[in-house]
Amino acid sequence: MNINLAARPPFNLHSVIFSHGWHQMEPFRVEADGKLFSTVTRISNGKVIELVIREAPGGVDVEIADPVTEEEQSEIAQIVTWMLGLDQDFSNFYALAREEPKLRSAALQAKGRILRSPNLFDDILKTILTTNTLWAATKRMNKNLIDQFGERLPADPARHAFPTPDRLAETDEATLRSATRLGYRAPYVLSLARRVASGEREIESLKGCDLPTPELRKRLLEIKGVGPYAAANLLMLLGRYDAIPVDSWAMKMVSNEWHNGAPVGRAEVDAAFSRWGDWKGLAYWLWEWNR
DNA sequence: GGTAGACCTGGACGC
DNA sequence: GCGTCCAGGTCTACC
Repeated sequence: MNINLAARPPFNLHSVIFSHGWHQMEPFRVEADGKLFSTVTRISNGKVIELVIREAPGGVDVEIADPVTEEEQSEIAQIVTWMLGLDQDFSNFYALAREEPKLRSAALQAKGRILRSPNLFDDILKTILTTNTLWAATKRMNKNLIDQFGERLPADPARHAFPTPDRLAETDEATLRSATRLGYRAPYVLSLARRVASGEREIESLKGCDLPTPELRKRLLEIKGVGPYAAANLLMLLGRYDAIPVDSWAMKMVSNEWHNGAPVGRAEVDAAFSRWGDWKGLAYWLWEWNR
């Protein structure tokens, strides 16, 4: 079964997939040098499916191995549209970026869309896994989480969907720590999963909400394990580009670019991109740094 | 509001 | 092979 989805032009699947490190995190999988992209997800009726995505004229083709109902097709279309930001409009950003040599390639290659997971829950957990650790450990924790708690893809039991809040809520902290090596992050992950599973906390509606960015940031900061860096990262994933996810790498890059290697802090990183206003997070993200 | 110390893992390094 | 040090954000307690 194939579903064709249109994207707001300009669109480049390769630029979305490689927009950040998420493509290296299971259940995402990239093949054929970025021409083929797939993920495994669990849709609302409980069915676990693989979505194989290819660029097509005007958008993407989504291939699903099994027959799907009209209702399922509609849900899959929504999931893929969200994951790839097919409906996002970057024309204002590109108009500015064309005037900046360090961002010109962003406009030429239709960069700007940032790869998202099917659910915001998944992206919050993955973001927590990126904090205070090395990338290799983040990938390992994510893989452990999926292997231990993700539902299997019936056609290929080696592949799993990202764990649902319900499934994670069933476990306990000690099991989570030992099975996934999450360390001190385990209680944060468990707390969020339990609150979402119980209905105490609703997070998926934040995806399309029209809250002002400061209020949305406040909501994200209420989640244990989400601090300033993680909140800014999540705001980018939510399509809000007026915050910079300042981490140690950002400070190092800004130091090299504008301060001759002298130590800098959050304020200097913000100041470096302040002229980009509502697009400063994206300008930072796509900047071609002096190495 | 700002700061210090603890949290936890795994890689790098020295012995 | 073992022990030690360090990097990486966030939380909590304290001022």
